[in-house]
Amino acid sequence: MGIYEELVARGLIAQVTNEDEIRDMLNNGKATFYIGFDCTADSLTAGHFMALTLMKRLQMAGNKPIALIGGGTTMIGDPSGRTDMRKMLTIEDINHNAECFKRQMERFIDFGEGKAQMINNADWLLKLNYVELLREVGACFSVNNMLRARCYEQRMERGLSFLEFNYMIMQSYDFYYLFQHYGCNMQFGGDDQWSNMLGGTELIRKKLDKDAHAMTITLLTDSQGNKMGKTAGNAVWLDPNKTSPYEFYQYWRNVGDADVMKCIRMLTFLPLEEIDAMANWEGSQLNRAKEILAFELTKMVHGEEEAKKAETSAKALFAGGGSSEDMPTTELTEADLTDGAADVMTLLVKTGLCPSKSDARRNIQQGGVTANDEKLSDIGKVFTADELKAGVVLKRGKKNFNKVVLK
RNA sequence: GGGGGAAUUCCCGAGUGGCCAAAGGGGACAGACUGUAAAUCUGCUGGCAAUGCCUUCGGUGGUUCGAAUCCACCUUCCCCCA
Repeated sequence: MGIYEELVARGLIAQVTNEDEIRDMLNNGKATFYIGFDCTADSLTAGHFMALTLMKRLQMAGNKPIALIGGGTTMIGDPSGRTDMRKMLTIEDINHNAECFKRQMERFIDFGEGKAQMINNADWLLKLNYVELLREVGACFSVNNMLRARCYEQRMERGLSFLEFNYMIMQSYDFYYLFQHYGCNMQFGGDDQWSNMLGGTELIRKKLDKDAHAMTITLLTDSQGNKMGKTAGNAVWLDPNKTSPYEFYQYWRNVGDADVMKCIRMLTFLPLEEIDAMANWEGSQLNRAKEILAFELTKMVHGEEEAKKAETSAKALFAGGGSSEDMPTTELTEADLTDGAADVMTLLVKTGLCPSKSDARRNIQQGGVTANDEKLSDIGKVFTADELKAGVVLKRGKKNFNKVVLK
């Protein structure tokens, strides 16, 4: 089985420009492909993760990846699939973000000599001359067609600025540029990028009369059709300072039953036979599959050691019993005490378990808070210095906990 | 350039002088049920030294005993005409 067939079997491929040619190129290691990453934040997210794994899979099959950092395109902002205009970022922010991306990517992709490249499109986009570009490239685009593109659809109602309208042209130009200067013959991206990517292949055809290819990756959505990789509207980051390995592990440990196998298939590197063997698991047996998923992904992103820690913490906490050493801990000093003691509500806020005392009160009143596994009902509960020295494990809800220790 | 409309709490959206910390829905959070799942049901959803006080209805001023609500100016967005 070639790599292309494997991608199909994993359900990773959404759309392709020419299946036969792409299959041939990928299976025989003839592809030099790029995936663009716009640096809109200072860390990659779980959403980017799938693109990174795809790069890795194809690299392992002998193809050459180009990670294109969107230092230039981020200046414009991709309107695809968005209802609002993105916040404009400063050059400093973009450069900072690009640096962060770079460091994270190096964990996944081997950028060794001749194996892969990382390029920033700021290198050519920022130098473009407006009139020249209009004549050279602008003439190849039909506004009528662009307006029909699915990626602008949602913006037709709320308004689309001319700035953002040009995003497609910039992305197309990238492909055109990489095709000529880096021998890049293929572009991959999320399925929401399809129209932008076709813009590139069209441009190459019109300007150079050559064929280039595009392929999109299935968007990872849950059974409800929501994009995965977000909790409460916040992204799940790959940066351990923004999303701790434990939180990262928990995110995947908690995916819905209907989504586990899909995630394992699409995101992990487990052999397909192994995955197929799990395919008929059901009910509570799926918990095992979720553990595998969470462990595998955490291992890839944060390393095996962190993955093990996260797993142990999780087991200690949920399977009951002992407190784990890796439990998030808040250290107090005498200065944090009032009259040699501390009350729960203050502690809940200090540990970050609750955003405010009002919220802390609510949680206690609703029976959602335990201290050392005992349910609290008194909002005025006070812990003495001795109790705190021994350590108090506070828990809000089922999944949020923190150990408070007085030094 | 001319004319019309809009901005409300995390989001959508009601409210058009006091009864408004602001309906309803969504989401989030907590509880029950479970398998750290889903569905369902219940509670809850600005803050605090808490039968009260403070901050919040795009911004700044003003009218008024009292303003999310009225007036003026400003900002941003949308629609129609050019």
